[in-house]
Amino acid sequence: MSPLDKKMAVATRDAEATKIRILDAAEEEFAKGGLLGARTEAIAGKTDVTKCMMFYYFKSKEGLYQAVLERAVGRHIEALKKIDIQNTKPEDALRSLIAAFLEAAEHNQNLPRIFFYEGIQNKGKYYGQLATTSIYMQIVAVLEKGMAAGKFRKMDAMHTAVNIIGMCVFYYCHFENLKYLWPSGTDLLSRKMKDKHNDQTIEQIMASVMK
Amino acid sequence: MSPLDKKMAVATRDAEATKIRILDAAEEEFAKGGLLGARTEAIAGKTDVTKCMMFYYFKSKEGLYQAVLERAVGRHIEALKKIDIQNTKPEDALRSLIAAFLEAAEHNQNLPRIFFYEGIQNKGKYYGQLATTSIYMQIVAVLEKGMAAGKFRKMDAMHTAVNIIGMCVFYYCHFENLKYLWPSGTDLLSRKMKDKHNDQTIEQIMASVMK
DNA sequence: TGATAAACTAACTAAATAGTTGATTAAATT
DNA sequence: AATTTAATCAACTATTTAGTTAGTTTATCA
Repeated sequence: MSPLDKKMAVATRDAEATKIRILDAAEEEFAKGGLLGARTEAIAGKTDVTKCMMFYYFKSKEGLYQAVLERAVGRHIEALKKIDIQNTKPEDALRSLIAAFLEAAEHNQNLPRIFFYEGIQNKGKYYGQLATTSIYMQIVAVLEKGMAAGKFRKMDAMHTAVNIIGMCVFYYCHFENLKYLWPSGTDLLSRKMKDKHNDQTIEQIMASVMK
Repeated sequence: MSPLDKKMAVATRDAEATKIRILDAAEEEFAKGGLLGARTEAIAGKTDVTKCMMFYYFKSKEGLYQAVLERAVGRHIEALKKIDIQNTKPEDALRSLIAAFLEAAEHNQNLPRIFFYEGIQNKGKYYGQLATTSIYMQIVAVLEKGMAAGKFRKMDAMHTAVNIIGMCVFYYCHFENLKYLWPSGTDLLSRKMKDKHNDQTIEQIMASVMK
């Protein structure tokens, strides 16, 4: 990239745009290695600004990490708010919730990975509470509604909800290892494979709770 | 620790015992941060020998990592060999397999965590193939047997097997985040909680595949 | 148009990190 | 008992890493 191109790429001095670029790059790197494994230079290298800007806007690696988590959790909570589970039959509500999670997991594999790291490396101290409760409580509510209505089998709603999320995210978190299960060259993130997996997963989850 | 205590702890110069101590410490650290995040000094600090011994026996951090994976995969494959799925009804065979996985996951949370890291950080290049195929193929075989016998519902055995393992390991991988779902102070790894979770998980998995 | 504040950078520093060197000590072998 | 071999360590080095400093460039507004 020539100096001229670089200048053109930046175009204007836009603090908000720069922050977003840094956050995007950081999210990817934190998803790869967590707070511990991520390298500040790798993050900076993905942006078109220098490393100093990271510290200018976010003070420290940890500050940047917190900002990444805050944004990711906020987005997820927003997405969940859009799903109406009040005026729907429990089976349909559960289907909508699962579909939303599968879509979120397939669109942004960073989030489940970052939270995996967050649990292991930081014992969930940053956003564990907010993220976890907001993710699971809706599912628990639907499961309990379904049991009360006699549609779902008797079960512990919390443990079951945990397993449901586990099913939703496992494939998307682990596809690099799981690829060995399919013929060499199969792309586990191709439209076809993702559709198949999402399909199978919805059916399996529904079967796992229905009476 | 006084010099005398240290001497007593080491007792004799035992290369094999030292290697095992290093591998144990390394397994824990790699489970915490993967190849990228683990610190060689942290590993050495957990043993009662100096850091140099690590390099003496395993050449490099990467060599140590490979040795850890090799041992972990070997152990797991050994454990799986003991389960007889040939002369058993598919439902019972599946129950045994799941129970074995839950037991393995609860006994050694390191393994699923290390493989999570292995997938993300190294794209499964070290032991992805061996570990993955040996873990999943038995389950796939049982699922297909069950479908052929008309006991299990029609499904894609591979995707379903992936989801089953996801359910088995998710709780044990993520308990640090999941703890926020239960009243403060609840120990997710207490005997009581683990029993409950294992129970619920077996029932859910069985419900998810039965016709 | 010139002053000012914000956006941005190059070049640096202190600490941490993977890995090495060369000597020492204990066990095994002659 | 003397010699050899393997196990162990203390002290080091080169490199990488998070973070800083002191300054330059660009937009904005009086």
